[in-house]
Amino acid sequence: MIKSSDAGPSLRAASFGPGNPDVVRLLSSDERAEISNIATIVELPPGRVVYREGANAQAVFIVAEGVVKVFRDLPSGRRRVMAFLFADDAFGLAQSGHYVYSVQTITAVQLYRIRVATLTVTLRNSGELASQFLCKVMHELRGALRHNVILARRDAVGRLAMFLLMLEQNAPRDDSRIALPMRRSDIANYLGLSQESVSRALSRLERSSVIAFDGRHELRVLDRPRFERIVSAL
Amino acid sequence: MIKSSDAGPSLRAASFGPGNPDVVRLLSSDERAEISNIATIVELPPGRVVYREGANAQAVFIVAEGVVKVFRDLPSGRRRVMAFLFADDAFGLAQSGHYVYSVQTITAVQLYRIRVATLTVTLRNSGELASQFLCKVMHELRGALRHNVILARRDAVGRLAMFLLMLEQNAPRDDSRIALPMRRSDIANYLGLSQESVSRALSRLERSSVIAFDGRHELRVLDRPRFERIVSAL
DNA sequence: GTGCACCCTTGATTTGAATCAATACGGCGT
DNA sequence: ACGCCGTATTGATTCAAATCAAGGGTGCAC
Repeated sequence: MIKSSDAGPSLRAASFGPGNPDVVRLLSSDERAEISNIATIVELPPGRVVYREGANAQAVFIVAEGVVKVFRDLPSGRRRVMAFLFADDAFGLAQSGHYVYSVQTITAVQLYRIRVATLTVTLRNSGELASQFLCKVMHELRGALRHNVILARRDAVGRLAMFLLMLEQNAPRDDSRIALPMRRSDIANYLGLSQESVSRALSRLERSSVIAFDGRHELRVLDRPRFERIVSAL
Repeated sequence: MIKSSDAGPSLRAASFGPGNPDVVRLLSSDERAEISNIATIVELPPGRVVYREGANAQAVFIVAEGVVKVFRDLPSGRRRVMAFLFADDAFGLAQSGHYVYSVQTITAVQLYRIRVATLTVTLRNSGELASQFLCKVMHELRGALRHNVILARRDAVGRLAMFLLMLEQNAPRDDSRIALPMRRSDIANYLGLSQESVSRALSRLERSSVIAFDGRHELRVLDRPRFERIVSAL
């Protein structure tokens, strides 16, 4: 549900100026309206491919609702998951004529779809708007760097803990639970681990009462201090 | 002095529209002149800290000449190197009031220094210029994603090979040599390996005649096909 | 030239995740 | 309720990189 004051797409990011330490939703109502004018809304069920790597890049997307994964399949059959994207995240932008990665929905999603040509013109005409997108891409860059930090850790449990923290921050909920909508294998491909190691790491976290599962795709952190300690045990 | 067509900073990146598959230098002469007006030039010797993580972000930098590393020190004393930057790369942009990472020179460098406040205004006033910076940040995002792919590999030799290929592409030279200006420990911290593993992997590449060293900080690829095969053995 | 500090390489052992393999769970259709 | 299939967990073994530890090289200061 989107309230009218929230109509149109927004972008989650931190601005670079001082005084805005936190992640905020960029774009003024006017800007949202402007983007709305050039966007169409797309609804997709879970597991649907939005586009494939190598396809002509015709549109850029902003997530309104739901979760998608960005990935690439390697010759060996392995798959690298580069990112999970949530509401107010953008994708399809980081290419040059063709999409570099494939994107598939995990949950049911609602997307804003904007033609690249249109967006390009709009951004060139508005330094204000282009600056906001700049912020957003920088935010995604920070996310990728954070992903790097996760990948550079060598302990599976630590990687999992950082991943859970990331989920919590990116897709906050009213109850203090964390949703794990993706499959274990997606998590494994994101963290650079085998599926079995993901399972084992989660089991260990559960057995040591740091987290507790509520079904396979939902959990909560029981022992926050210990959790934080694992996250920052670098 | 400097020919006007070459004056001022430029940015290496791939544009997102079709027809421009390759990495190009963005910014027209006019745009370079405009940036030059708001930039000062800084020269630094090797090993100098440009700024530290957490410091107030007052300026953005563009590398004119030389190599710098972007890194973060962890409580444990470990260090994560997030990136090596070369001519026409920008840094200091991906923050929110404070710098998120530290930056240190590896070789002697020449930098363009631009005050954040000034740049912000300039970008807001020119959608054209902001779009170019958007391209550049997207380029850096792609670089970070590529780094992710490297980190997700589990074999040390494969990571090294990808790293060497990256160096070759980012800092091309007339002779077909690759410069390794950074220390082994920097490479290790970038690749998520121990210093010893980097040494061993390089030794193995040399022993199997895939590469040959010309001193410790310069090498060339002897067996290109085998090299490529190692790189893409994913 | 000598000594020293720092960086790099090499060797022996340990450790933790990948892999191979089998079993358990959960959702869904009938 | 039952059986089925994709997904998830658990166990045994293997393997590669980290770690621990010891030398070797290089450049710089004196």
